[in-house]
Amino acid sequence: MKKQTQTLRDIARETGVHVSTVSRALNPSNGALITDDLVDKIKAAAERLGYRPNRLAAGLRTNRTMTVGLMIPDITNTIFPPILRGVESVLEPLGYAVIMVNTDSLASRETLLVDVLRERGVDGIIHAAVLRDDPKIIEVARAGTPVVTVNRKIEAEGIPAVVNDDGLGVRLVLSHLHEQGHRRIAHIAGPENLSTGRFRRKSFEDAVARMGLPLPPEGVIQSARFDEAEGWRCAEQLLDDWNPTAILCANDRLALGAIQFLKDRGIDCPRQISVTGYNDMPYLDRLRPGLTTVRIELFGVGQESARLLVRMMTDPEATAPSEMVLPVTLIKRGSVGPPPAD
Amino acid sequence: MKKQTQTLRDIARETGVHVSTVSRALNPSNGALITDDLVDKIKAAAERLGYRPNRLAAGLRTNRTMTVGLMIPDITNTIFPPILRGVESVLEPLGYAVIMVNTDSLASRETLLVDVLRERGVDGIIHAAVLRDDPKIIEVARAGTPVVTVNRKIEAEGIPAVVNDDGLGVRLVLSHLHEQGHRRIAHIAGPENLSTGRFRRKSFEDAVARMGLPLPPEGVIQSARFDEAEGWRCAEQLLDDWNPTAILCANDRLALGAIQFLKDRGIDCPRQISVTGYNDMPYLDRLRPGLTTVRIELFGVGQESARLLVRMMTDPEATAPSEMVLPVTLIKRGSVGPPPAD
DNA sequence: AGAATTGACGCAAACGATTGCAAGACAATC
DNA sequence: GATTGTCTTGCAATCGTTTGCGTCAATTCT
Repeated sequence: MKKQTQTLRDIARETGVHVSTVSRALNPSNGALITDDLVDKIKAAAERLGYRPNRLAAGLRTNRTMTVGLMIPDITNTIFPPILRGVESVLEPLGYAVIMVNTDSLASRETLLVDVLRERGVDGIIHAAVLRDDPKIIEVARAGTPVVTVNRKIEAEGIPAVVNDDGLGVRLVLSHLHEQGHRRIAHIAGPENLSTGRFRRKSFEDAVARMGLPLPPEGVIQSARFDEAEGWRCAEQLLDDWNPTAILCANDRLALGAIQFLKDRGIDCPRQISVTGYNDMPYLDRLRPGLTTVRIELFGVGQESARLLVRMMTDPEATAPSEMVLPVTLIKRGSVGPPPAD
Repeated sequence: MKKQTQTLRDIARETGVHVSTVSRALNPSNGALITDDLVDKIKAAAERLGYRPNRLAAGLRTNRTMTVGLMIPDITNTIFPPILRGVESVLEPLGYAVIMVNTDSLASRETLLVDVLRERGVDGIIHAAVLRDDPKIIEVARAGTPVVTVNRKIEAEGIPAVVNDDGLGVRLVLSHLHEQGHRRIAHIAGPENLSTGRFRRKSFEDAVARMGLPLPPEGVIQSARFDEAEGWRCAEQLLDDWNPTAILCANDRLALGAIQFLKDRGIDCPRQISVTGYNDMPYLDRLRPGLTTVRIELFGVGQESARLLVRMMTDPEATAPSEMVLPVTLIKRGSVGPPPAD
């Protein structure tokens, strides 16, 4: 039976040269000169034996494993798979593999998982987690591991960030609602400990103020999680305390919950109250009413963050842009209409 | 500035013992006896220095990296994230990390990615790819790497499989349609080169025959991909050639496409034609009509396959069950009704 | 033609952990 | 008191690659 895996030594024996020569012949990048026909001979032998380099051994020696870590809150959340594919689409052709971990937005898991990645010697980390304060990742970045964050910026730490233009997204929705005639616009905000929740809320409040719209404290409800149940609960509380004609939700799932609440109460959306989401999850167009929302660049975010990381990994001296913001687009569907005549 | 990473040697120097002693103190599992207070002292030093083992080095020596590979067609497909979480839920507490790769159901990528995984020394592979003939994975399994497949069995190769009971699922749908009074039931089959497509088709044809229902050749349309566009196309072809009262689709996306076609043609579902899906994708209950479908155990499939793999990795001699089939449940929603009186 | 330069390859030391074996300390046995 | 045995720890090889340096032959220069 064939040996489990072939090594450089096997090729060396086969071709009658030293293993270092084989190594150099197979990696022209290290600048060593090996005669062309010897290179051919060695490559042929490698091919014939089915040689596959042992990256553990190489990584041990070089401190580069051609592996990167990707930290996300939860792959089950529909926005993350496209990001992952985007990351993979640039990393894989370059020979990198990615180890993905789900943090569930828990600080404890986050610190744990950072170690899981570092023990495996990842060359860099793409950090798509959304926790506002993440102790460990900053430490890792300081220690020299390339890190790029997506969808959140870590304040004043020099960690590059790839983000969608949330400020613009919120303004687009708001203008759309305003054009339709809405004046009392409420907000169901995302969890306070998540950067997206926080930032969209601030964008909303700023924009509303600038537009001169009324916004009593009851006009913004804080959700505890980005899910439908919370959307339902927040919508209920909102209508108990105020009488908005439109609800701008911090993400699609909250919006779905809110719409469900309206339906359960017999309130027509959009005829009586308009609702908007954020993210443009798949299949939203098939719902009734279709959800007006903001489409964010997911695949693109993944790609850009990976490109940035590659730059940092291959040239540690290069100064990476500290922030990269990607465009968003408003998607108009049925959940927004003019407010009731009243 | 602190050194990048601490090694066994650093702890050894710190505590005045040999590195082998440190290694043994930190891994009680290898059976060596070290005095308790020395162990405490070493552990304290390790803690103090923030020691993290270098799994590359350990893996090089032991041939175990505590890393497993997960091969799936496309994480963007909603059925895979829950599987991944299931896998992770059992693997991560045991100290394993998972490298995930997307094959896009391409044989070429599959062989490529198997190598990506093996170069990194994965201890085992969970193969959730659905290609019917996969040359490379069999070779890998033969070479001694533990492999378990999910959602497909590789015939007569001794590779354990974790599957959902597709036969049962198809029969459940069929009985439901039959009870509602349907007799002319058509099938939009999944791609022929994917095992799920193939198997569900066979299950459908067998069950229909056993129930004594009519099934002309035009009653089964072969799709080329598991997507909405194909569902639309196949539905069109189906209605051109036959006049079924119900369409059983091989998965939800095909069903969504089919329903869309009916809608575009002004044909009412379910009043004129009933449609069923398979998989129970998220948010299907929010559509109009809600899609009657089969719910399969995704998280459970992930868990079971991971458990199986762990058994194989830790005890290579143990004979693993060759097949593990998980239950499915019929989910009744609005897309099925009695056939028109006609 | 002899010296200096270059080119092509071999040698051996790393990288950090694991582990069979040897060795020393100490207690128990005859 | 010498011998045997048990416990604990040290020694050194090993996993597969990479890479600085040395060496030898072939080439070029004076």
